[in-house]
Amino acid sequence: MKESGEMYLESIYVLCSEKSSVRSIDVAEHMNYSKPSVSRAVGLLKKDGYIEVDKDGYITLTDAGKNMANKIFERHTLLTKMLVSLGVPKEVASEDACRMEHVISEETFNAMKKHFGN
Amino acid sequence: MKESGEMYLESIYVLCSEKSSVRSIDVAEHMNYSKPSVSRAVGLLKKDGYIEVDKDGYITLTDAGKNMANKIFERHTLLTKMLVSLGVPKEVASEDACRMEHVISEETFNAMKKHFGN
DNA sequence: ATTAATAGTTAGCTTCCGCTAACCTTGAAA
DNA sequence: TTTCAAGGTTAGCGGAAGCTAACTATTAAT
Repeated sequence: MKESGEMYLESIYVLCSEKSSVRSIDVAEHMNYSKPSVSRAVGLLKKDGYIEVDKDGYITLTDAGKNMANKIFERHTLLTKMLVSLGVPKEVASEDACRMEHVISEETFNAMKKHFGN
Repeated sequence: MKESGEMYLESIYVLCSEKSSVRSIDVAEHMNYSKPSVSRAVGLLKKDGYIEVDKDGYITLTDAGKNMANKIFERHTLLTKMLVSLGVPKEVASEDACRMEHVISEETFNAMKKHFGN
């Protein structure tokens, strides 16, 4: 799973928790990407078994997709929390977390959880 | 300055502090990259005014290069320190720091410095 | 003087991941 | 019924950054 794939997956995850149905167009608007970019990415996520797309274009996460998205989102949440608790403004913290979430190891994640997690 | 450029610059910086002279070949060995990859990267860093390369291929950092490299190295050091102080093994901490150092904002860096810096 | 190793460059391939332009379907509105 | 908007796909461009193969140039050894 590449960083860009993780971003798409996370977006789908967030959109799924916000609205009852999610299509490529929603992802495109959410990420501010073009339809073709999303079309390709969605095709890859589907090919790799992270999402399913029905005949009307509605996207759902598979179990693998949920696991992965959850993992990324957890990282995002924890990183944001950590940065905020260090005094970084929420907005900036979230942006930084968004970039950091893809590059930290399991070990670092666990260590952060121990100190800043619930 | 792209992430890959930062990596090359940081390597040059580290090598400069370790040995009296630095050439492309040293960078290639240090980063485990091919000579052509380094050749191109060095050309770009030179074009952008971060390094100078003399007729024998010896590389030196310009003031701009030193500033930039220093900034990145400071981030690396601080991030490693922070992670280690959270209980991450030094080796892993350094690897993670190496990826995080390119994506954190000034604000996050300063906040971390306040809590984990000297 | 010839040979061989070292360092660097050139050409060109590959993958990733954005983009635009243009096209196909489908369903609702005029 | 024709028309048009919405959603999605296809084709193909462009830049970044890695690679190999093969060349050049310089230096050192036989």
